[in-house]
Amino acid sequence: MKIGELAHVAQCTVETVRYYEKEGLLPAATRTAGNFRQYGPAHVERLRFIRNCRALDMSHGEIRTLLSLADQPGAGCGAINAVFDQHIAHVDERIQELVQLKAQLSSLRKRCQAEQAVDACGILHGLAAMETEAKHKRHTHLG
Amino acid sequence: MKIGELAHVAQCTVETVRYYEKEGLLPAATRTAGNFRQYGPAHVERLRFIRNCRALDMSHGEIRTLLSLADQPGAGCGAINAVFDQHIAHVDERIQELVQLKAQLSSLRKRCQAEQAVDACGILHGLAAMETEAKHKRHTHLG
DNA sequence: CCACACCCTGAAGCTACTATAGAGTCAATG
DNA sequence: CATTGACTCTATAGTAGCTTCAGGGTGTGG
Ligand SMILES: [Zn+2]
Ligand SMILES: [Zn+2]
Ligand SMILES: [Zn+2]
Ligand SMILES: [Zn+2]
Repeated sequence: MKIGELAHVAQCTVETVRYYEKEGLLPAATRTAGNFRQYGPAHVERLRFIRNCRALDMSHGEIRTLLSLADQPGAGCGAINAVFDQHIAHVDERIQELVQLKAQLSSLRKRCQAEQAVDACGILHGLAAMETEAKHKRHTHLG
Repeated sequence: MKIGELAHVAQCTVETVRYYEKEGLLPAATRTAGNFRQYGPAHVERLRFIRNCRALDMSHGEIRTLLSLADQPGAGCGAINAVFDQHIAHVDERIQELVQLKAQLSSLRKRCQAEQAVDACGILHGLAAMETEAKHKRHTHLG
């Protein structure tokens, strides 16, 4: 199959497929006489795997690790489980951050119940009066 | 004050300050004879405002809008409240997404309770068997 | 033979910074 | 007065995960 069909079955764009090849996530395809990429079932499987991981917001690094672990079928799956657990922790951490953020936002929001002049807007005043704090380093790849 | 001091009081780096100037979030400073940027209290206030907004994960677009609205002190603050509400919605939406994601991840995680051979790892099989779905457009700027 | 759908490469754009390199400024010290 | 060291300047490239574009080539139906 050609790249368009592969992209279609994996629900992504041809540009994404080419990008994954360049990044080394997807092995390079063989080429036809006209220099078109030619894919088989193994590519479909791998690309679908990658897209599924991406749908779970895993990073390319995490996916790369999973793929290379999966390519050693004899080994134990402990490392796989570990990567997975770490990623769950990433999601968890980001949820915590966002919940905190939402609380902060909601409390600010209460400061302006009815529309008024900009000068008097409690939200604006609240934003100006906030304690400016140093950016804390992000431990996860989830923005 | 010079850029280093400004960065210090606003808890960010000098590179970030210069970046904000280039992006038009922070107005250009006057320069000393030696071409150093020279800042006053208005810059401090504005930069702190920007950093506080960023601490709430607002996008530069949102901040730009807030700043330009704040620069019309006579007008009503309805538009400000609206931007704010939209951003709260962004956070909310992302939280929902991540909570769903976590549920999916947890259910996958259950498929491999004890370490075993990679071939048999339920997580790997689960990832391969997932319904590959088209990427849904993100309505928020929160990754 | 031509239109049209598909494919190719390489480079730039997106967000919000961060990190260099290489050079200039300035206050304090010897 | 010369030098050191902390600070500043510009310009450029890198980060993640793509998307978009420009400028071509390939292949099929009429
Ligand atoms: Zn992760
Ligand atoms: Zn208001
Ligand atoms: Zn927002
Ligand atoms: Zn396992």
